[in-house]
Amino acid sequence: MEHQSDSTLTHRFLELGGTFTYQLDFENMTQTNVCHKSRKSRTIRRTVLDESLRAAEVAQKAKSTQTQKPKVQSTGAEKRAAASSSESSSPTKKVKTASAAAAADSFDLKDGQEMQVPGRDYKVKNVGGVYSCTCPAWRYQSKKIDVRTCKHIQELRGANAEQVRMQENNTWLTTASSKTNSPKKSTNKATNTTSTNNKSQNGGVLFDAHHLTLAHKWDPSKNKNAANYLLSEKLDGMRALWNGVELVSRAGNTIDAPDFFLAGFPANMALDGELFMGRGQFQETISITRRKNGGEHWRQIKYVVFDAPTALGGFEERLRQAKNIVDPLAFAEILPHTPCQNENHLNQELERIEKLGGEGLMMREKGSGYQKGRSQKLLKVKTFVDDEGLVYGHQPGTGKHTGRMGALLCRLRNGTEFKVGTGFSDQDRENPPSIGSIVTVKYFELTKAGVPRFPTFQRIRLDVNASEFQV
DNA sequence: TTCCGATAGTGGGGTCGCAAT
DNA sequence: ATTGCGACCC
DNA sequence: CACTATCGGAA
Repeated sequence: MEHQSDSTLTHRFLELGGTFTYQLDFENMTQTNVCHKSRKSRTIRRTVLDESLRAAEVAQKAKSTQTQKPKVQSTGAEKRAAASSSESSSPTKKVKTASAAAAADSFDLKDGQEMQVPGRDYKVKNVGGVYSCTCPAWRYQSKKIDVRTCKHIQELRGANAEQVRMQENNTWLTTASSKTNSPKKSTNKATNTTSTNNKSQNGGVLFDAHHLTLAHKWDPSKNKNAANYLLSEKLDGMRALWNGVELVSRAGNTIDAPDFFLAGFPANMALDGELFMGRGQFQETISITRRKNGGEHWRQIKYVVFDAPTALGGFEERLRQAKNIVDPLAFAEILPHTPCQNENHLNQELERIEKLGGEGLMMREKGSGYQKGRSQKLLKVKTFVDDEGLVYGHQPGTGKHTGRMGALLCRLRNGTEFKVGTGFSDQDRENPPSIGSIVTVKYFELTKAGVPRFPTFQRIRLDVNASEFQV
């Protein structure tokens, strides 16, 4: 980084109502905007300052020369262009820096790219750094897909690169990945996109967020015995894993909780739970927990723990161990569970929770061991509502839905506009409900703005008159 | 033979943070 | 200061 | 978050 110390530059822009000026500070990487009308100013942090702006006040257009980190180059502006052409530079993700480097000496597939194996009827594919092959040798390995390889992938990427990849994808449970430098716990930042952390550099990290338990839906028609489960309230907040070092989201991103909130959190036990403010306060919860610096707002949040992924034993035993650790903590508690007697009891409890404004119930199979991924050992029960929408437009689809309908533009009876983009078969999308027709839509609840949350298409409704709907 | 489970890839509302306007 | 957009939360 | 399409293995 060659620094220049004539570090500010003033630009002037004209807008409809007036003028404002901004100053770029290349040393502190900040931009200060000054509004001439209100004479107020605001300084914001910048991650990238375009050097071409420094030159003069000519450039309204130049901005494509970001040269910050060598590897990553998509700047969001050109990412859109790349997205439409369906390949070219890596769309998002930019995971796996080490394996990318290791593979640099041989040919590699871009994210999403697929390739025919020369001379064989197999195809090798890269999806987000996970390589697969259609050959039997790859397919019949009884391992997770991200730690499988085969001779075709090795021929393509090089045996060495494959070995590195296997090792990386396993490091969270083996001991040291013998990388190089120190992990530097909470300064991980990951300011750009997704979960690149703690695979190749886990300092004290006990558990990876990608291995969290996920729930299926409770389906009464499947004839399962409700009495095999423990019931708990489904909390509408933000899922959070305590990995021994920090709180991370389901996608593995750091959650920026203040120190006072995390005081006493254990270094030797991973915890799984929900950041929760109270019933009906999902949006407020997200607002605080997703902030870079929520500060004192976090005093309204509780970490409600419902599992301990690294503890040994069945569910009740794991929760018992977690209780010993969590009880003394100021901002954490254990989620209560009660044995389910039968299906009647389940429905009764669901109704009770819903009357209180709760989201629904979770059902945990008694005595179940920890299981990563979706599993029938954990079920969710929620009640949805049906309503009608007047179709006033079609939104075109993208990707595999290019050329057909992507979402319906609808209005509720009170005129609230919303979109429905799921629940359609591919066939439905080819010939979608016409404009002016009325459709039945299922959704969970209305948001604070009165808009359906989780809307899904059910069917076309013929016996309702459009005159019921406001413009 | 049918069914189940795991993946990949569409889509929604809402929030923050960033960068350009 | 306002706006639009991408990346994530559900 | 909800959902569809697909495929291999279980039932």
